[in-house]
Amino acid sequence: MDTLHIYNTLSREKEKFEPIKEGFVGIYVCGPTVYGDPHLGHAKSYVSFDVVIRYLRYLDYRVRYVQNITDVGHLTDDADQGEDKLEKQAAIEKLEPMEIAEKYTYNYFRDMDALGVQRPDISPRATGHIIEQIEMVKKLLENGHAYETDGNVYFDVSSDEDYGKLSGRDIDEQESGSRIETASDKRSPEDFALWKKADDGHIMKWPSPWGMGYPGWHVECSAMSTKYLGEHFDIHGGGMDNQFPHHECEIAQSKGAHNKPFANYWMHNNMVTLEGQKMGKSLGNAISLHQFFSGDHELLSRAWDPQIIRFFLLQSHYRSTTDFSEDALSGAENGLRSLQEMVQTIDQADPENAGDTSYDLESLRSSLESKLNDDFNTAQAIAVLFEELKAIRKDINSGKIPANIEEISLFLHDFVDGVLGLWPQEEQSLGADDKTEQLIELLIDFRNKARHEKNFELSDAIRDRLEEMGIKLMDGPEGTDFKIEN
RNA sequence: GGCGACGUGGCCGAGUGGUCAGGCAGAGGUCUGCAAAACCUCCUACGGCGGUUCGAUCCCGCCCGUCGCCUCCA
Repeated sequence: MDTLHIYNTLSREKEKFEPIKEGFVGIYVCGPTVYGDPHLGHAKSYVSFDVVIRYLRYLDYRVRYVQNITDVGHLTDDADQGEDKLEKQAAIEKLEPMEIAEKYTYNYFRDMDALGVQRPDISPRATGHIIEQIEMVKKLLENGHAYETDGNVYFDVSSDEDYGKLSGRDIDEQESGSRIETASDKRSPEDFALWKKADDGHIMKWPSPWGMGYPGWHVECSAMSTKYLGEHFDIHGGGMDNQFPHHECEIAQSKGAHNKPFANYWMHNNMVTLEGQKMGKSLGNAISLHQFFSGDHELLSRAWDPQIIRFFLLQSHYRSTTDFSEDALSGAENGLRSLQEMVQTIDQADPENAGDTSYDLESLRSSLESKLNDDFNTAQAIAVLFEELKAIRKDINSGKIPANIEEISLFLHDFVDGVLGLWPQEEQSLGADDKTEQLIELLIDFRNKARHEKNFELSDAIRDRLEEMGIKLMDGPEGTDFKIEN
């Protein structure tokens, strides 16, 4: 595709992307509820949207990326009588709810940073926007979309004829399913809470026109997206599990409060599964990212570099489920290393020795762009990279460095680093400073001397001992090269 | 029960009405003192049964299986 197309959950089709304001994109993505460490499922979501943001910027859009931090308001079971998740975790850890929020917010960014996920431009906290949420509830009451009963305010779903459109639900049929328990003071079972009255035991509560209470689950995203992106903006994203009811409710609230369309494009990433089961905090089968990075989990045999996780996720499409296994991760690791070695070979090729023939960079560029233009198909873009970079490396290895090697290298920085975030990491991490390198060179010299004297016992011993230390020697026609591995 | 999605070679995973994904693993070969790397070649799959079609993995129907949402969740 020659222009960006995005699969829009609203229409169930890929649509040509046209921003509201030429050259600018406002995007909101549902962020985490900070009462536990982020896990692989969060990684899938935020790595996916990270590439979306990076690619939009690569296309020269000015992007404002807003992703909330939910530090209040989500409940453990039934919306009407549950316990705040943060409060519950606070009780377990014997901390203030806000300590829980801070702790897990830090952990969230720590792990996302490790994955190379660029930070949002704005990370608004729900508790920092209580006033905005109250204002929104007021507007909904004024507009006749909500009603108050004894300190609780509910959204009147029957007042919104589009309710159910995003998730493809028919409200009338929903009722017959009747797994929804009707709270005594709701007019209709599918009405959802905008503001809840807090009982005495509730710690996180605020004064409001309806008495002491706390916001319902969905208002925060409507209030904060409106505040930072406007009443009508371009893209709203999140996990598929939030499609209903969360996003449906957001749409109903925002449209009801402003009498305007809300987000134009709705993007939903699919789930990560573990042995075929959805990985989720509440299911207790989630492996946290920190556990991946440290290897400290009974299902893991070793630690996994964050970049491997990132590459693993980008090898599948964001709208497909990703089934996790260590075998798959291990395959991803080898693939990533091989891709990065190609990138490095190209990046380090000496332009001084370039030949007369140019590589068709425009063709590579347009081919990669066409893959990402097709609803961010990172899996195909990566396949193109493998094929094309292999061809370039082949030329370099056979001494035919393309004349435009510098442009190729610049482009790879833009794309492999800038868009995919998969640039090879610095090798110095092991401490390969100048002295170390000189020592390795010295050993290589001695080893090659031994080889010339056909003393292979000694030369192989040097090679083996170095390999034990993670230093790999490779004999080529131009001499011996070495590589330091973790 | 309602709504939705998926089922691709040893593994992961794109995609398409008629050549080819790609990666990992594996096999053979070139090169090399050996090894590694690199390069070449091979492994040619689309849950089952029908239908549409000159032709279907891709379209339609049914069946089987798996999963998601309908409750907080990325």
